[in-house]
Amino acid sequence: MVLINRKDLIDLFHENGYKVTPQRLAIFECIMGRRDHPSASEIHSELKREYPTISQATIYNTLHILRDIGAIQELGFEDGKTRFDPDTSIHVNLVCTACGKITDFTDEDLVKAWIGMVEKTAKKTVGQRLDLYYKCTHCSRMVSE
Amino acid sequence: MVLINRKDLIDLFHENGYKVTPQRLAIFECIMGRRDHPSASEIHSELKREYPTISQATIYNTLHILRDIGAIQELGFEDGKTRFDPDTSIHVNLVCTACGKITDFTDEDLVKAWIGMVEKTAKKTVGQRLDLYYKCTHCSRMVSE
DNA sequence: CTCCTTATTTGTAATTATTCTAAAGTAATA
DNA sequence: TATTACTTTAGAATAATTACAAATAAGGAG
Repeated sequence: MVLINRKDLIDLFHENGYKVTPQRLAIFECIMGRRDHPSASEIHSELKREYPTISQATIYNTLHILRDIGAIQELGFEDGKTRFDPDTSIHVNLVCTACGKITDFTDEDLVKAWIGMVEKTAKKTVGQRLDLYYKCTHCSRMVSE
Repeated sequence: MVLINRKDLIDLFHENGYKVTPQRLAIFECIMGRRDHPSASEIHSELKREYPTISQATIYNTLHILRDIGAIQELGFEDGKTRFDPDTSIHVNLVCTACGKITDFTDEDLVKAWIGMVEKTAKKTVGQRLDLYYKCTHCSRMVSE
């Protein structure tokens, strides 16, 4: 699990020539604070309480910057929504195909095999995404009832 | 590499209570025929030559059915587009982050580690997605020039 | 083979996530 | 503190996907 703290984030912004604004910090801390890989609109809804005038454009702009500087991982889904994960390390996203709940999972053997595979491809990696799709116990119950 | 042939697909449709139509077969064969994980609109454009009146709704409807019966894998991306892979086995999608080109890659050790990881999670898997993001040689050249 | 029922296709409108734009605001530097 | 460029904002524009109702066709019964 690789999670960036506030100070490192501020440094990252400066290193990359971006200014530090309260909105940018709040957006990152929103993603860090919740463990559920929120979408842009979920982040917007949550932050409107603290910043009533925060706009969608700021949310999207900041999310793209955070992705570009490697502070978060962006996960596009088939429902058209994109969700954001503050853990940029090699890990598995356990995704319930019914309710959409996402849980992170790390497995050392898999990480080793992944790194080995990357070496075999001889590619300069800029990121990865490992999803496991399943039905969570709650959603399995729903169907069988 | 798990690729379904035409006869198996027809059986799959019948087993799942779906009718077999020329459009459905053509859409599947379009995805099978090209090796580039096309998007819905790319499939639509290609098939309009053979079926000038084919509608977007049919494309989307069929793609969702193909996904539901396990004939294809659906890959949502951050740019809002969804692309379709006729290989539903455990394999890596090598994705160029600049031009979007996708190449499939299979690594036996990684497959073993993945299966082991799935057992550890004790989840009933319904699918998976393994993406490796990189810049292809062509796009790397573009940047350095 | 023909008819009938029902699923499917079609064309278009509606929806929704994301991007664009230009004016107003603010972080960072001197 | 003043300046300047970057950032935020609000709202319009864009583009992928979905919804809908009428027309069409697959597949089973006779």
